Amino acid sequence: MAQLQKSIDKRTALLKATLTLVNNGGIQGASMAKIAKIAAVSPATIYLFFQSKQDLVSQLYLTVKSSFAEAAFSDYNLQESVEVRFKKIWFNMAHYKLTHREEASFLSQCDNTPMIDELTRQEGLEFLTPLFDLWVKGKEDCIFKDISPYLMYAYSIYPMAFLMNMKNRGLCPLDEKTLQESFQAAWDSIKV
Amino acid sequence: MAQLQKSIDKRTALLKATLTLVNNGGIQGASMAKIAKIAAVSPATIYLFFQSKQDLVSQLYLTVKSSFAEAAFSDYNLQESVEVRFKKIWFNMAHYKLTHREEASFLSQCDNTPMIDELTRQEGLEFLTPLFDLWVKGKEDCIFKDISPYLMYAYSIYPMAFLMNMKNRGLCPLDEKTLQESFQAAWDSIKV
DNA sequence: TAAAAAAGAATGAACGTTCATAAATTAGAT
DNA sequence: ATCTAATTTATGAACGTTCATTCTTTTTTA
Repeated sequence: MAQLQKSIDKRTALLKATLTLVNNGGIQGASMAKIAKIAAVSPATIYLFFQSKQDLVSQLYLTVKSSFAEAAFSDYNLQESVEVRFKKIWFNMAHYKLTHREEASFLSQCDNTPMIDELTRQEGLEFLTPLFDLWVKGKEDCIFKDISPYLMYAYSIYPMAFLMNMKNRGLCPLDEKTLQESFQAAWDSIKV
Repeated sequence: MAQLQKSIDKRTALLKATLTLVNNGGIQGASMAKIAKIAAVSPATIYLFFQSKQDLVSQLYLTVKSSFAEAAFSDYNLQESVEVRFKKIWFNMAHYKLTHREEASFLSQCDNTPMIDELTRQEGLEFLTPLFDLWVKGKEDCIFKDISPYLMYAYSIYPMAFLMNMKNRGLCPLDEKTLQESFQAAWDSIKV
């Protein structure tokens, strides 16, 4: 079935084109016409794979979020201590954001756009379940403060997005030293 | 000169209309036609006050950022200790964001839009100079970690935006207890 | 009555989406 | 294998809107 493969390739090309375009002009800057041109298909062809622009963006969101989570938990090992597990996840996330600039920036943009509905966003969050479970465990063990997961996320994960943003604008270097300081700040903010 | 006052009122109405519209539909959702309608003027009239939509949004950005900074430093007193000063600023900011939901959400959106250029953004940042000065002083006194202001901001200020976002979506309450925990996390992340 | 301010209608461009057709592929019959 | 008919897949043009902005005319002010 070479035909099936061609379809998959086209779908992938469309997602990739969207990712690229959103990256240099925002979601509104990624018009269906431009997406089609970059993916080398007709605008009409997009609608053979996606119901609408919103569907296209949502599917891309879930795809990218999934790959982000996969990277975050790539070497996840339930045998290890809470501290080690959190540190691994944190640096995996940082590494992903550093090596997948477009994907990271896209996910950031998705946090604010009305293009992605609450349901899809919820679906995306579920990829991070192991992290939330870890926080629960860490609280039980009195390693983490007894605060809501929203606070945990806001202070230990979310700041990475800001730093990435600054780095991409050429305002703040993210070398190894800065990364270590950043992790320390994240850890200090949630550790008991 | 009642005429001058009328002009000022019209300008204010246009800024206010933009703020409202951006709040329920993003910057792209705030079309010049809608802004004009809400401000009860003709679309053409907008261009008597602003060169373009980008100019309108930029001026609104600077206006709001300025009022945010004014609130943040309202009871600022150089005689007080670094700790007290930081705490005051932090809670002032939190209070502003809680009582000026539209303004806070608008500023959040401005962080990511390409509509506001780097120069304007820089201009907006300068309103926060007293905070940056405080950080320098705090570092000299070994109260704060010796890390870049970007890290300081990312971990002690930026998380508020996330929590506001969650609160506005009805996902995370921001009561007094949560606020105190949040400040503690901010403080722990940057204190030496 | 002259000048300034504001209006509404109009402009061309761009948007997401659809439609009627054309190309490509498949399936069946020879 | 080869031809043909049916079916899928893809297309470019076109649709109706909406956009930011401008032009000409009308209203208001001095």
